[in-house]
Amino acid sequence: MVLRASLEKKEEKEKVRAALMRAALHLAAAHGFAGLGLREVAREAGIAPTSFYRHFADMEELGTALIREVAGRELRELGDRAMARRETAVGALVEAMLAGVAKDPELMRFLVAERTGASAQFRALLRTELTTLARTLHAAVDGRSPGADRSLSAAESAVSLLFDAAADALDQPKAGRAAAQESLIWAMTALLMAAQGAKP
Amino acid sequence: MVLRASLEKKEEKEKVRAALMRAALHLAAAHGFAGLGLREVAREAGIAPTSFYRHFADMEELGTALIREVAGRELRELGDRAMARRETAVGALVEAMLAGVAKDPELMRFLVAERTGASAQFRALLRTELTTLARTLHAAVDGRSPGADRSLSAAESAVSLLFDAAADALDQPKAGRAAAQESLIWAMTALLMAAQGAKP
DNA sequence: TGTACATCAGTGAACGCGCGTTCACTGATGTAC
DNA sequence: TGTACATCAGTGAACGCGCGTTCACTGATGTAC
Repeated sequence: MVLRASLEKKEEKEKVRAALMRAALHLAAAHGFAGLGLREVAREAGIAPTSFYRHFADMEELGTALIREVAGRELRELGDRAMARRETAVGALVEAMLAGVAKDPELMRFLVAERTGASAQFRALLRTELTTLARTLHAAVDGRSPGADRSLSAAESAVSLLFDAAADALDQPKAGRAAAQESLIWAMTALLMAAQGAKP
Repeated sequence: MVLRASLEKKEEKEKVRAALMRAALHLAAAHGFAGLGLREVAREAGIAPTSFYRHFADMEELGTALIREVAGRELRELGDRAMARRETAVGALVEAMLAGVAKDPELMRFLVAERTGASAQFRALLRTELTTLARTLHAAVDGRSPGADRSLSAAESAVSLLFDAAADALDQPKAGRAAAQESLIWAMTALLMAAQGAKP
């Protein structure tokens, strides 16, 4: 019996799988993920429609993989950036977010769209990821009182503002983003500071 | 030459048109607006597929009408509620919003989805509407200094939080919404107050 | 080392289906005079 | 008032098209011994 496929073979398959996910992100930026067809994605990835099934059972499974793998990694990186500069965590997070928008707009479009999109499953998966990010921000900004309810809900609101700002940035020419960035940092900081001031 | 159709005939047509828009909202709540088909919507509205063209050139035109007419009316009402209780404008706005979620979840789902959805045109139309709402909130909360930049951008952030909260509410059982409502009012108020405090 | 067998990603043909759109028509209603 | 004509929402038939999915097959690669 064959117990393990060769490493090389596995890597080849992984490349095609990644190409499918990237193709889906690319096309979703134009028509939205819900409007994508399996054949359309396979075509963009350069494989036959029937080969799609070697990687995913259907488009929903591909979307789930996109959130768990691609989006999950990106969001964890965002949290790491904030934690790495605890004294300026908000600024670091905002910078990392806007850098992400510039570097991979297709992924960011997918994220902000599916966060409030048509698929309840995608919404639930993304909510989990964003809650994690909010907790990280909360810890970075205020590690000393981990149980403060208001402070955590303020961090969640701050993350909401972060994603709405990303959505705005995606629709704006790069030139106009500087003022928005300053406003965003101000608003997120104001929320987090007010929550600390409101502590018992 | 016929200059005006009779009032009765016009009203009949208006009813079918409204039925088409309502059918689209109903179906979009499940599959998303981008996933809707013209035949599907016509079927739900109880007319033949070809009759659709008597009212809209295509689905995009129907979506535009939904935003301009149905959503526009709802958002203007939200602003009116806030203006009517200027001393508690934020609370009034939040209450009106959550009442809207309970009364017409299909419309609210459409709003929060298309605000960051796949159609650039829908996003642009909704951004205009939300900017208007932010200006109304700004005027209600702080009519005395109409030129304060920070105060206006704080109002815009507050409106962002309002819509994100609506999106959350749509995915929550009604029972769990009370705590979220309190947090939302706190966060919006904190933003608006901080902006006033930060004024030169 | 050689040989027989197992695995599995990729494929092309084929299917039935629902889609968007066109077209010419119907019939109710309104207008002209 | 009666009659001839115009308007227009609604319709069913028909079209070509791309879709998701199944199936049996290929061929490269790995494994057993």
